[in-house]
Amino acid sequence: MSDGNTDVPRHIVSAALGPGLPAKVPAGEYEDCPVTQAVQMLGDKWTLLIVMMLAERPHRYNELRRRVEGISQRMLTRTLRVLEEERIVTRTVFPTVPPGVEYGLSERGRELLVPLAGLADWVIRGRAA
Amino acid sequence: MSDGNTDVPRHIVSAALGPGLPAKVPAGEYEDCPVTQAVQMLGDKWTLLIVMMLAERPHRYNELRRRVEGISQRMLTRTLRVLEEERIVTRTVFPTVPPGVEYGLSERGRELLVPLAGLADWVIRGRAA
DNA sequence: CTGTATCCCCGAAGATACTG
DNA sequence: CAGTATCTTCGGGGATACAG
Repeated sequence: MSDGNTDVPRHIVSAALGPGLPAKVPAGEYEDCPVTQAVQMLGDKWTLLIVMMLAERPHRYNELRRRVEGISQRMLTRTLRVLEEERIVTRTVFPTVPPGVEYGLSERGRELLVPLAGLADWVIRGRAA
Repeated sequence: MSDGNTDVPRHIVSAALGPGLPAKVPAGEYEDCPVTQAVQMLGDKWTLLIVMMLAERPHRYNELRRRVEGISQRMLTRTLRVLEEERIVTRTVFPTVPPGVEYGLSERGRELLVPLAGLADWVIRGRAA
């Protein structure tokens, strides 16, 4: 691993990297684990797909809406907001009229593609059975 | 990536590795993407925690039940069954009386820890803000 | 000890209508 | 165009009882 255990408390990741989990895992502590939060964010219904589309190129709001078949306006907005809060996507407003909004991957978002590709690799290797 | 695009159809991963997604993503095709399925499996309420516990050492059924605070019998069994079907965990029955069952990570399961550690690394780097 | 079977609840996600 | 507001629906997950 790049730089040994930073101060990530007693989180899930510790089992993969270091000493381990407590004898009894309090529900709250587990839910606070940032790795848990990451996979749960990526594991919801639309997040990964949207990240991958933005990995291709930036998209306008309605462009995403048309391309992601079946997503509701509500969920598209909500998903983008979460990704924005996590600093994975950037939101750029063009002060035209009517206004245009472009979503794209941030640097942190592009870095996310690396572990994601690692996961994809694991999936592909697993297909051999 | 290790060996170029295998025959993974037009799946999500393609955006990270190669040419890209269709102009309009049919909902069904997206749900069939194995990477999507992987993150969605890991992103449910208990899976990651259980994988991490089994990464430490094998556990008996009730041992897990006690250690994973708040999990219901139903969900523990269900989670383990899915992981077993995915060949991530192994299930070993000891024909004692009463019977004992031990769960552990398979080879494929241990390989999963690598991309997971990569994800953890990304999370840790992201804390710098 | 290691489960399966039922029933129930609540929150995530969809549908629809409206707005700057 | 890019959203917000409200209502509804659906299924993931909890509780409980029972079984091999």
